[in-house]
Amino acid sequence: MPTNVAAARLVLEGVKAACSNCNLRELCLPIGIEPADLRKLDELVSTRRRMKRGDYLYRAGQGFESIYAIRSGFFKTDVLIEDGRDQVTGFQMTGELLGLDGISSEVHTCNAIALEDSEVCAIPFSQLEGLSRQIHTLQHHFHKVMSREIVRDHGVMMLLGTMRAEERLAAFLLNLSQRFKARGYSPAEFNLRMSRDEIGSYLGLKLETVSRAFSRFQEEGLLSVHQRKVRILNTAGLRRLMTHQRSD
Amino acid sequence: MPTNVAAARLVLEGVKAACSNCNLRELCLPIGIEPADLRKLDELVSTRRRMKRGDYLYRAGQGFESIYAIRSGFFKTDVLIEDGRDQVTGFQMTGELLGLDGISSEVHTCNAIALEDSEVCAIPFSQLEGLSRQIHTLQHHFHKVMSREIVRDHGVMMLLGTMRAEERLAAFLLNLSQRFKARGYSPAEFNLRMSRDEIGSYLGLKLETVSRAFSRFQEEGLLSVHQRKVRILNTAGLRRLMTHQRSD
DNA sequence: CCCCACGTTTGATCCACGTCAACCCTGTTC
DNA sequence: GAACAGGGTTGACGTGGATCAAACGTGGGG
Repeated sequence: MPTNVAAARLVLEGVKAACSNCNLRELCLPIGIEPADLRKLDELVSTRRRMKRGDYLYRAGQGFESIYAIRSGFFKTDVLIEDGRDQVTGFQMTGELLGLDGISSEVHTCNAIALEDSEVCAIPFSQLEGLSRQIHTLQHHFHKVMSREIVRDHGVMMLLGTMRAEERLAAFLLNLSQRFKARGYSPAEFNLRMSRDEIGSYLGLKLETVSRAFSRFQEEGLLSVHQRKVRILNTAGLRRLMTHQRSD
Repeated sequence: MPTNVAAARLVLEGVKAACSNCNLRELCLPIGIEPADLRKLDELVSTRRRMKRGDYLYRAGQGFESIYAIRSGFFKTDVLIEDGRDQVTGFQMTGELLGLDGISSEVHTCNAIALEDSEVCAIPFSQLEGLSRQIHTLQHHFHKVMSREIVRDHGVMMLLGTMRAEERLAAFLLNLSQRFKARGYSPAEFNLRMSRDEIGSYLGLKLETVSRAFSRFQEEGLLSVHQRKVRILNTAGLRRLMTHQRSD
């Protein structure tokens, strides 16, 4: 585990939040921002919040004030309706933003829950709007992030609307893999932070179906699974499976 | 292939658009903008584009430059992947914005197709960013619109992930009804602009299933359907059906 | 007016996934 | 180290919606 360079760097960081010396700035909001402007951003992103596994970052119905950048850790967001149904709408990892759903009505519309001990930077939204009126690149980057979220959601709609169980799981794993890779972790071997049930909720499947799909992938030599430890053995095979031709 | 697109561009005639005297400004971007600022917006939203049923407003892969406000008409957006599968990601009507997905990568990620003769206002995006740096309320309103799109997508994910066929159709019809109502049309009686197949694609169902659900609703006296003409007879009943308790 | 094309409806059958239930792991508590 | 809890796996069976197929409008064109 100390093989993990990114994690090791995190531990060396001071407590004071500062985008200017955050090693995530290539992934997070400050992308492409001038050093001078970065200092202004530092003032804005002044509070960090440490959270334990299971803690709620915010809840549906709560007033919206800030968006959050994940400095370390892993989250899920979910929506639930009166009759008890719920749906995991996303899993978020280091460098990603949480809370964008709250802008529309000044109220959070989903729950955000830490799936492991985590740390986030709170970014007061009205101040972010203020600063992005001054800093062109910040404004544009923020718009890109929101748009990317919309595109991502369309991908999930595609998945839920047209794919079968194994295709969904393959797509999910490849997506995770690619995001770990982008953060300097192994794309082939990683620990799932979520339960079979949570994966199922995200993919529109029951946990038994998720479990069976995992077993099947293992039988076919596409990956090995032990509990939440996954090692991808055949990326191409997974990709092929995901894009498998249907009998149209 | 660009026959449609080229044709549509030709129609990009110099019809003078003007938000300030557009009767949609309560629904569209200019919400809550001062008269003085509204004039600046007028300059920005200078080109209208007239489209016929079936025309593409933009295609996946095309470069992104503008977002579009629907002045009149009805659109669908869809994504498709290599293996032939496609998914309708949304239906858009008067006053709604199209093209937000393109911001993230400067390229449109879906197709936008007119489902009836329509007219849109093109809004060059870089200019919109410029103006929203000057006009707070425009900036904030734009952020709200993007956020609302994200919330809407979460609703669709919920629908696709947890609801059964009849619940999905009920949710879909109630949503349409409510949007027609917001535009001053009858919430109880309207014409569907899309085929059973397109509804099915949006709801993650086959057209036969959509058709059967319509028939069932009619048998139960919830609505009457003739072709694409729908009249809702029992809104409460539909709502009850949508939120029906599952055997948990 | 008839014909053709295309979207829609309806019926019969099939199958992927849900449901229910038993059992198994692994980690934790006393 | 026995007992327990919570997640995960596996099997047997049921079912909602897909698939296949046929017939039915409706509207446009000759």
